Amino acid sequence: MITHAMEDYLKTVYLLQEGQEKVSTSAIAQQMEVSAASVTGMIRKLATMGLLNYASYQGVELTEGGQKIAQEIIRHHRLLELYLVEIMGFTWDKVHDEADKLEHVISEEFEERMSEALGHPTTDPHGHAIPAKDGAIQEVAYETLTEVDAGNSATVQHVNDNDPEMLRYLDQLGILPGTVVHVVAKEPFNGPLRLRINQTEHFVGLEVAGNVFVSPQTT
Amino acid sequence: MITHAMEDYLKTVYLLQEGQEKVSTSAIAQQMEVSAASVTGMIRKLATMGLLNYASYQGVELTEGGQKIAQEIIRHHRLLELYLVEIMGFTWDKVHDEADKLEHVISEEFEERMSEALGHPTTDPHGHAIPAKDGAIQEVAYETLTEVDAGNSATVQHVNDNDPEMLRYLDQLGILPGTVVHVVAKEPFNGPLRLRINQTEHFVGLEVAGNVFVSPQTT
DNA sequence: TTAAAATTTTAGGCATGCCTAAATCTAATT
DNA sequence: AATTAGATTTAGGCATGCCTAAAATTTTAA
Repeated sequence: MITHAMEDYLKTVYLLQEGQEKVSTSAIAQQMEVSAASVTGMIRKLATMGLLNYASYQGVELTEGGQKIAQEIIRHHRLLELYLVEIMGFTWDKVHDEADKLEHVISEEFEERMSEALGHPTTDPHGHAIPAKDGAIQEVAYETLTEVDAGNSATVQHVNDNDPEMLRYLDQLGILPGTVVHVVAKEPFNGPLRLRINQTEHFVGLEVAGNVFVSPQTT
Repeated sequence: MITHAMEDYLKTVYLLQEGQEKVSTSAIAQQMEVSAASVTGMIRKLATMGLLNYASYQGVELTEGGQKIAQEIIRHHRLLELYLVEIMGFTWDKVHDEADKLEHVISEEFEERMSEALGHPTTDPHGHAIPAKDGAIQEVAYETLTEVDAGNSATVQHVNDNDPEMLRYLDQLGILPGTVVHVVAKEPFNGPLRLRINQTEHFVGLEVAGNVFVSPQTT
């Protein structure tokens, strides 16, 4: 029996796994805001269930079975986010928390009807890929805005979705998936970035810029 | 802190309370499919929280606070059922289980947006009244089809919503809220009812008829 | 290379919400 | 009024999922 908590762990490991192959106990603990001890306990249970591979002190890696469940939950989450925005009229800063609760509870039929209503979409409102019903995500590891050199432009691919206040701020600035951002300059000593977005200049701090993922300008 | 389990108990007590004033431990246990001992335990907790009044062996009665929570959950449930049918295209036999899970999880905003999308409706697909955002339900205690005398007609008001198979059967027969049913005859020895529905005659057993709630013909 | 720092695991505890079995109370019958 | 059947509560237990504190292991750095 897969519980909601287990689903949350699998999802978290899956998302942390992007790029790296092994995920540490503390990384999971930090992401989920639980103690490391709790993570160890749950990891051991998931390992005996065959959903992830685990050797003491060595970190964790999902098995195929674990990945499948994680993908399913992530598909739920991202379809929900898009459905809430597109069909129900939520603003994009509110949908993450709502989807976090609903993702564990909806049926396959609910999932399917959302997907249909949305025309079987492939990206959520924050620019994240929606896994296909069976397939994996081919989430590309984009660079963040902080890594773009002054004088260059970049296209926003996705933004971190779990801080509503930051999302409202980004919305104000016009930083949405697809937006082209020109980095005019970078102030020294970890100072703000000077950006031109839709003909307007803004100064944006590094914390925000580090949560905006971009690719070299595509348009 | 109100847990999902507590919400389920409050909802159950509220619905059982219609008509009677005191609800017994065993009635709750039967309805929720848990042991009577479990009900006692939860009842005591809810009593200390001030959500219901309770004296040992004497049954249970919701306080105003308890009623308010129950109404909120029932409002969620019935709005969800209608939303699933009207907006998402579910069939009416599938929505009860889905709503049972979602009702504990959706936000106030989700509730409000559903209500808006549906034009602030007052009845769910099975004919049950949807409580207003603050107000109570004025659920009338209708009689069942088994109580209608042969030769009389009645209008279906609502049907029991928690048995999907029965709902599919009722759908086949054309027994929906609003349908006019004529009781042609009642076979003896607890035999089936002979009904005329939309010019067609059907023989329907007492178990089904006992779950169809009607009022004297209104059209 | 060895000691200190950081990470991870183990041990013991707690709340929730369910269970069964046994004890207790209420109500009905005689 | 006593017996008895039925309903209810108490007692003890179990799984889940979290916690803190202490012990063990790994990593880092002197």
